[in-house]
Amino acid sequence: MISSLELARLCHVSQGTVDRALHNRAGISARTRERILRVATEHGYQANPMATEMMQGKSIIVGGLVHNLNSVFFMDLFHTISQQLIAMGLRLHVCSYDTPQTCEQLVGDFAARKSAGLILVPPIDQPISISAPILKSLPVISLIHSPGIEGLHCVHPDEVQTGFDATVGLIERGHRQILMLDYPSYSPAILQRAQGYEQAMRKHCLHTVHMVKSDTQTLLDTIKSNNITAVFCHNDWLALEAIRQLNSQGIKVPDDMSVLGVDDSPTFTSLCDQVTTMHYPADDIAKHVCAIFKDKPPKRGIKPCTWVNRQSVRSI
Amino acid sequence: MISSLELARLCHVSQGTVDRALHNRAGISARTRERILRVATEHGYQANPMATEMMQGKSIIVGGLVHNLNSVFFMDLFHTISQQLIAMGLRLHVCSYDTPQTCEQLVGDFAARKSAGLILVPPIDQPISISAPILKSLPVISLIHSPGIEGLHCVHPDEVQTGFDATVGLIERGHRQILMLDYPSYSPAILQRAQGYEQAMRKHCLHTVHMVKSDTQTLLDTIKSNNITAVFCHNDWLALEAIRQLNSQGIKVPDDMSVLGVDDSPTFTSLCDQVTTMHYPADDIAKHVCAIFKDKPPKRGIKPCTWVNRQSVRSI
DNA sequence: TTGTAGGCGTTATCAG
DNA sequence: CTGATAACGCCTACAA
Repeated sequence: MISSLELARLCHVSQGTVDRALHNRAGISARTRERILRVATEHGYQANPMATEMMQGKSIIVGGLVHNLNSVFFMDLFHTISQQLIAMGLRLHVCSYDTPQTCEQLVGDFAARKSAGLILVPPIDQPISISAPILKSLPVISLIHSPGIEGLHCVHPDEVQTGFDATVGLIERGHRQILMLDYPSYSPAILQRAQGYEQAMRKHCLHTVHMVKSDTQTLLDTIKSNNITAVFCHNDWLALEAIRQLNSQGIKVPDDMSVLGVDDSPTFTSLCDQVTTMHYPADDIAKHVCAIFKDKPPKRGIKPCTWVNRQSVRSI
Repeated sequence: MISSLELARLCHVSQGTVDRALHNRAGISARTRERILRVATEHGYQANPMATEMMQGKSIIVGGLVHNLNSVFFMDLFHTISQQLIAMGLRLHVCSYDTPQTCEQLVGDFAARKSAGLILVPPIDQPISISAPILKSLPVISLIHSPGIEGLHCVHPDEVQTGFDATVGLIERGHRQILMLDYPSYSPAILQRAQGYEQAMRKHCLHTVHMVKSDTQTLLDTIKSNNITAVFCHNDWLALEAIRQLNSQGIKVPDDMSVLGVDDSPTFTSLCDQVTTMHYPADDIAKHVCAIFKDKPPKRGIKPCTWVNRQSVRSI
């Protein structure tokens, strides 16, 4: 943990010469360079990135902000993004927050550090505000639909289409009584998927049945009184929970009931690879995020979620 | 995103005076202070923490390193730790890694930035090496048992005891044929819980049956051929998976089979609050981690995991 | 009460 | 080829 100045003194040269050696720059004799590099590795020299970043007025750190309870799905997404950012020489540092206030504070913190950018999963139910100077000074990206903030880049698939395509997929497989199951929240992503479901059902002149996560009995009652044959769940976790609830009452999936989720994230599939789902285009999202950091406006929209056949939906 | 020097110029004073105003230090007239503070807020001035940190040779950032697939449980733990670190004026920045090499590189990166410390979830199956100078220059903590690295602080409950207590809990509830279900891995945490299970079973002269996560049929075969009445799972996710597998074959939990997990992390219980489990002492772990950062060696060990009654285990 | 100087570790530029 | 100097933004110490 030696500094470049100390390294220079150890080699009886100036800091400038050390710099030339370390960065393979011209204007230094091979002999001097080798000597310096040898001493550098001997002492395990590593440049302090903070000093470099302060010089250049720009950090290579990208802040990732996520609400603690949202972390399951988004950590996978963050990991995919992180990989691609590393390839660009950037580093993703993820912080979790409790309240919108904490979130805003962390945004300010990263901005003050002259971060390369920010990737947010904003709080649901309660919007945050980001000051105009911050939005101007670094790219700020939201991974979910966040209307009302000028200059915020939103990177996510068309969630209305996700709901629509999912529902159409079930209809094409012969289902007519389809239940939509999601969470009690005003999160845009949730509302929009439900909207897509309703559009698809209406287009096929079918009756919509909508409910939020609930106890086993409520689920059963809703299913029975509507002759439901398929449940479209907001995400895979909810689908798994529904499957568990159904199974606990002797209803087999997919024999007696089809269940469809959304996400297909690696962590979930590593825990359970049985749920038929709409694959969330994480790679494409990462690409778009990187494009924004490269200041190259993406030429096309985000790919839609796509149907993945597993074992929890059957055709009837 | 104005600097303190620019702020000084705007107020027609020196940087020193600005500093006195911002830090409520003595030696400044109330009038000047107010004027400076007004201009500061007008321009949304925020000190660049990097500059401060470089001055002091110490950053307030604590690095959190976790393997991408481990993230589900550890993100909750990181969040708890993060809360307490914030109370100490520190910030936890979590990075995910793929390979041990990436992990080591990130360790070097945080060390070069003069981080306040590092909290690792090291790779399983393959140990990493951390250079002695790094271990000397900042506190490095592992959240799982990581033998063989001198100077590394390991902060986790006694996992042998976890396995032991879990098994004894099942035995006390009348179970005799108990299956241990975990993952195919040499991770110390996994091995130690299995060890505790075996110790408890031997102590009660019971026959041990051990299997790793597998397909439904294999699970069923193992259960039938050993007259199993309870399954002790390495964690709640695995417990949920087992419950799903059992339910899908008409075996009801806990009526026909008891299932016990470990973790009781908020994210899991928010998705499913039915699994009887061994509560992982996240708060106590966070306390010990903070004690290390305060350089106050913790006076006692980590609290053990404790039984939490839910709905997946019954007495027979 | 206020201004000035120096240093943290790096890099870019200019002079030798 | 190499050394000296300034700059990034902040803070402490000392001088006026």
